[in-house]
Amino acid sequence: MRRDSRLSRSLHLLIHMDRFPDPVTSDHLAKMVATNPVVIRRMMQGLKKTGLVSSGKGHGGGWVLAKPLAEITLLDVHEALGATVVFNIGLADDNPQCLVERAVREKLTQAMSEAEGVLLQSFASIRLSDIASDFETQLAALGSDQNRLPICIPERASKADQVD
Amino acid sequence: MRRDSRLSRSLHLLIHMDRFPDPVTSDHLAKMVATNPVVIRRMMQGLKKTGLVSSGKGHGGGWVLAKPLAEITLLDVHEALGATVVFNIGLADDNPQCLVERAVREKLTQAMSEAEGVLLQSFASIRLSDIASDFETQLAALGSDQNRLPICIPERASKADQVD
DNA sequence: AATTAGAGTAACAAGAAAAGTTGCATGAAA
DNA sequence: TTTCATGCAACTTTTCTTGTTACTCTAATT
Ligand code: FES
Ligand code: FES
Repeated sequence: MRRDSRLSRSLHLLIHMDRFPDPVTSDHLAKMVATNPVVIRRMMQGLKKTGLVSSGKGHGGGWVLAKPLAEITLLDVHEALGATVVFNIGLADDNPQCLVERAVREKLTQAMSEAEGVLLQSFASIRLSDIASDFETQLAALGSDQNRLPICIPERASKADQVD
Repeated sequence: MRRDSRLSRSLHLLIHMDRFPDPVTSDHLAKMVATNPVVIRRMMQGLKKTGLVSSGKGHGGGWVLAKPLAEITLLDVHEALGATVVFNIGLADDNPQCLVERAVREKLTQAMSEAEGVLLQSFASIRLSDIASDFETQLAALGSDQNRLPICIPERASKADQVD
């Protein structure tokens, strides 16, 4: 089965975006995660509708966070992506009138929605800033080896004043 | 993504099998859930290895439960099926060296394994006999309309004495 | 005004995983 | 020895995500 990796991918990008002073183009984001710019735009549509990011067209355009990382939870992103089904376990519909099948579906649905509740509650309790600070911690721990890491650096930042 | 419906399907069939006095052939099981006998055999292989069912070849062969329903939990079946991944949410591996991606993966993994734990614990607490009795309850509630339902009846049972 | 850089979008191609299908080998009962 | 069944391997179909192409629309730069 091919798992939907948009959540993980968009979290990664949103956190990077926070460190960019200027709007980041779909092209740039696409290169960061080795994919196609259209995939990025598609993924971002939901986030835009929910007001997590905003986009600018034309020259100098691109994507920017519409909120600080501390005000975005994993749940926000999950839902903005159009949260499909969380589980890889499906309920067969082989014989809809069969009471046995129905009883099975009921029990499974119950167990799965309980677990889904736990997951979503976790998601709600984690802010993107939490992940960002995990990242900062790891980064700091590396000390002087930092520059050996492929941390994606703002493209257009070089034109601007290097702020601190 | 196409969700794995083997759990739901095998639960359904196992519970039915319990009501059959004789071994049930893959062909029969396949018809019950509108699929191909090979799909049934494939699904049953895992259950057989774990000792939940056993199979007989040749004339008069087929599948029988190797344990009473009360001694089989959803978790047993889930694991016997070769329990792939429970979630439909994937961890992107777009830039394995990126510490941001790594931090994202870590948090997601953590949240997901917590929820998976809850699910598996539910599974462990539900025995197939629990589902079977739900079914019996529903059936009884229908009263005299029972015979209008498409409850799959043992094929070869007609040859045997009608037990009670 | 012309050029360039960007998002927005639809339509299509590729990839992957589950499910379904076919064909044949093997074993057991009748 | 014939018939009925599982066991298995190889292939096809289906369905969903991802990737790609081609084009339109918009805004800044020149
Ligand atoms: S994508 Fe995370 S460092 Fe470049
Ligand atoms: S398959 Fe459940 S009643 Fe026939």
